Amino acid sequence: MPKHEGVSLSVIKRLPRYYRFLGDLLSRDVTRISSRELASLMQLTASQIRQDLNCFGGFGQQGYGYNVAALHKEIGNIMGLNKHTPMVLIGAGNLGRTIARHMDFESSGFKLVGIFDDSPRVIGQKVSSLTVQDMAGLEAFCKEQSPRAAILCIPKEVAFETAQRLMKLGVNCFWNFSHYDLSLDFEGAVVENVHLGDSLMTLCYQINAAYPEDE
Amino acid sequence: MPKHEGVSLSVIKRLPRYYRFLGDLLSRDVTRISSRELASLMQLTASQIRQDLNCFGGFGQQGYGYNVAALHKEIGNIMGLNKHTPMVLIGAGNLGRTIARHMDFESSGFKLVGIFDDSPRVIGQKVSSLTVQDMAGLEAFCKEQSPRAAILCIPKEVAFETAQRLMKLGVNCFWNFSHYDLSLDFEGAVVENVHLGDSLMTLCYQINAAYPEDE
DNA sequence: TAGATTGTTAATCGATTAACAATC
DNA sequence: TAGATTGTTAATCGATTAACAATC
Repeated sequence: MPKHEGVSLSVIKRLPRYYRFLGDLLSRDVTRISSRELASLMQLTASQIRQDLNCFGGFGQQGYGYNVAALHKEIGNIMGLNKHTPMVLIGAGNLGRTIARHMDFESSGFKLVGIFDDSPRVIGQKVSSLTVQDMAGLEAFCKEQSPRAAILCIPKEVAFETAQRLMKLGVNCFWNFSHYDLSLDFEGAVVENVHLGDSLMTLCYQINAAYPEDE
Repeated sequence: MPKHEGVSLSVIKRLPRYYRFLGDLLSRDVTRISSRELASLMQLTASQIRQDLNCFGGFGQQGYGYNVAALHKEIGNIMGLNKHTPMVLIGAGNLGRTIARHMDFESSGFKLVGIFDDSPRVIGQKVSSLTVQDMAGLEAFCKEQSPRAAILCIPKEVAFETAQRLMKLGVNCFWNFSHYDLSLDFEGAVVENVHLGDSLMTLCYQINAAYPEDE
């Protein structure tokens, strides 16, 4: 693999979107595409696409463009989607169970290997081929299975301590749905925050900005 | 309200986070805070905070800083969280039902007034005080209740046509969870996309970037 | 070869940071 | 008044866009 060091966050955040669009083209049997065509499809500039891709390597061919299948695969490799990083879900409430059922972990570089909660109401329930386990058994489980990543679907009040407990067990990559900015406290952790509440408020702002009249 | 026109998207995206941090401070009975203190808390620069806030007005006081309660309320007003824009949920599968139950619409500027699906398996089910209705009744419902916004928890294949159908009914603000970039096709619509799959892939990338050794 | 389109360098634009005068 | 901290202007930095030589 070529060097990916120091690629800017804005480029990284665009990778999944490139991957999605290329996947779509692929399923519609498009074999080649130029940066100009892809740009018009994705509402970007051709320059930006070429700049972005060249952070990782020269995947195109002058006078031809890009091979859709090859580029799709390359971007998948760059993101590491072919891996299966073992991942646990902490918190099997409504949101946790839905995430477990809804996401395609296998094609996103992960494998969901365990689900934990501390409420007797959900412990023992089956969620997408896994059984919800008692949080008390987390240490033993991690010793055996060595998960590297965790999904946090827990209240913000316990997010910090839970993350700390997981870090001690060698789990330092977090997909954080709790209403809490995990990244701030954890030097050395890899954190992706999903703040659904923030997203809804952003929508609210934009509606008001677009239609200020109706007070 | 003062002028918000032309505020950059990066500033807007930070507003909910400011609101969250100020809410936290408020709940811990902090009455005043300087841009420097808030900056260290949020891991921003004091300059950025003052710049951001001054897009909307001068909420601080020289030599004193900002009143936490007042600023919290101001930002809430700027985002329009005190409104109750009527909103419908389209798609009452796992994800849709969870979103309906999980989000605090009332304190985010919305009111969930209807839930729709086309599958007999979920029509008639109760979800958080609402009953899932048949998509066939969408037109009649919109005529009566005039929702302005919709949550789309539907497969990407039907996202476009569903959004189009809603636009015809006067619903042109979308909180889109479908695996599809709605914004691209709809001039005049207000769209906030939530791409959970993209987020998971971004985490995958960052894990690989941080720990490239373990192939 | 001629045409097309990339990879890459240079120019522009916008967002972040620094500085400081205004003022509470 | 003196000290602190804002609001705001100027400087810097980074990301996007434009341009073009390289090359398939």
